[in-house]
Amino acid sequence: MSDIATRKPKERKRGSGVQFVYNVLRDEILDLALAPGSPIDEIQLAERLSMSRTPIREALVRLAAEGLVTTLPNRSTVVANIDFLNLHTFFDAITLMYRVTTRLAALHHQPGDLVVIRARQAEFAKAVEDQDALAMIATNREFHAAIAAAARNPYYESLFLRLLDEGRRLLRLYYSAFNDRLPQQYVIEHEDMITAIAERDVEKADKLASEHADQIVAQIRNMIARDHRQQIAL
Amino acid sequence: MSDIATRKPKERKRGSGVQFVYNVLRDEILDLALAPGSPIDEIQLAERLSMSRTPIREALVRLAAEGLVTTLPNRSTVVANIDFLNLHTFFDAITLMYRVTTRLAALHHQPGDLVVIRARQAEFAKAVEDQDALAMIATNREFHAAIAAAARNPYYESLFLRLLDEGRRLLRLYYSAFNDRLPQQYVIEHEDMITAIAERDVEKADKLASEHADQIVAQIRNMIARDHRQQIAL
DNA sequence: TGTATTTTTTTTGTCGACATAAATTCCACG
DNA sequence: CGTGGAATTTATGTCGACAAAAAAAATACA
Repeated sequence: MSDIATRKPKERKRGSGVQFVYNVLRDEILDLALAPGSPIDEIQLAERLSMSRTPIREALVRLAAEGLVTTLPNRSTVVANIDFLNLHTFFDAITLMYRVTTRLAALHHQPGDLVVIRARQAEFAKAVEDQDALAMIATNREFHAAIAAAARNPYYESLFLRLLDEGRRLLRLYYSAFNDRLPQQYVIEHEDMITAIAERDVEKADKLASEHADQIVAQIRNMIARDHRQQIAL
Repeated sequence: MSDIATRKPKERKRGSGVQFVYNVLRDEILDLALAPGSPIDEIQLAERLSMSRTPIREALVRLAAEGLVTTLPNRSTVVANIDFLNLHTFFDAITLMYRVTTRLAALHHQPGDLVVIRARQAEFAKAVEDQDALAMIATNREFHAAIAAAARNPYYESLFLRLLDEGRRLLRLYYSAFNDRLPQQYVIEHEDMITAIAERDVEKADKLASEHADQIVAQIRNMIARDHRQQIAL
C-alpha cells in the first residue's frame, strides 16, 4: 500500500487536511486506483486517512465541481465514469485547447517560460528513452501544462488542465499499448513546437499543435479500437 | 431585504442545504450584492440562513472551485475580485466560446433545441422592449446558454457558463449605461444566429457569433472607458 | 416458492463544540 | 508619544454525535 495515504495522525498541519484528501483522491482517481463508477465510502476513507468526515466531504465537493466524482443526493458519491459514447466531445475540446494554448504561448510567453517548458520536455524525452509509459503520460501532461501557463489565460488553462487530467485517465486504461515507436515522434513534435513558440511564430505553433493533437487523438482511438477487438475476440 | 435568504428554518428538505446556500451566494455574488473583494463571514452567514456552518463551508468550497470566491488558508474567504488588468483574457476566451458553441449548435442541434432557443430569444426581446437592463443581462445569458446546451459538448458548455456568469457581473457594474440603441441590434443579431443554426450553416453561424462577440466586447470596453473618464473627471 | 411489506442496518446531511491560527487590543518600555 | 511584544479576542479547521434517508434484511402472505 502507498505510504502517503497511511501517514500517522497529527503529523499534518492544521488547514492542510482538505488539500491532503483532495490530492490523495485525485491521484487515485487519475491513476485508476479507484475504478470509474466505484462508490466512495466516506467513513472508510476517514479511517484510512485518520481524520474526520468533514474535511473528506469538503474534498469530495471540490472533486465534484471538477467533474472527477459524481454526487448522488442522499446516496454515495461515485468516481466519475469515462463516457466512451461521447469521447468525440473530449477530443474536440482538447484539440482546440492544444491549439489555443500553444498559439497564445507563442504570443505571450515571457523570459522564464521557455526554460520551464524545455525542462518538462527533457523529462518527457527521458521517459520515452526509458520506455516508461506511466512516466510518459505524466511528463507529457506537465509539458503541455507548462505551455498553457505561458499562454497566460487562466480560463483556457483551467479547462485544458481538466482535459489533460481526463486524458491521463484514458491513457492509463491502455498504457500497456503505449510502447510502440510513436512516442519518439512525439518528442520531435514537441521540439518543433518549442521552436515555433520561441520564434513567436503563432501560425506555425497553431499548425504544429493541431497536428500533434490529431496524432494523439488518432492513437487513443487506435488503442480503443484494438482493445475493442480484443474484447470481442474473448 | 430579500425574501429567499430569510426563510424560516426547517422549511427546507434534508439534502438541499448546500445547494440552497450555493444558489443564494452565487446570485448575490453575480448581482454584486456582495462586493468583489469583500470577506464572507461563515458565522454571520450561518445565522442569516439559519443553518450550521457545515453546509455553508461546503457551498464555499464549491464556489471556490468555480472561481467565484477565493479561499485564504486560515483566513476569511473573499468574493473573487474582478481583474480589470487581465480583461483581455476574458474577452479572448468568451469570444472563442461564443463561436465554438454557436458553431457546434448548428452542427449538432436536435429537434427540441430550437424551441428552447427561440423561447429564450423571445424573453430577451421582451426585456429589450421593456428597456429593463437587468432582465436583458439575465435573458441574454440564458439565450446563449441554450445555444451552448444544443452544442452538446459539456466541456465547452461549462467554461462558457462560467464566462457568461463573469460577464453578468461585469455588465452589472455598468448596467446604467445599458440603455442606448445597441440592444435592438443584439435582437437582430440573435435572430440571424438562430436562422444560421436552424439551416445548419456552420460557417455562417461562426461568423455571426464572432461578430456578435466583438460587438459585446466593444460595448463593455466602451462602458469601462466611459466610466474611467467619469472617475477622472470627478 | 415468489412477492409485498415491515424492520433493521447502513450511510449521508447537519449540528454544536472544541482546538488552533490570525487579527486585534492592551500594555510595557524606550 | 511611538514602538515592540504579550494577552485577548475573533474566526477558521476539525471533530464526534445525532437525525433522516436509502439500502438491506427479515418477515408475512399468496
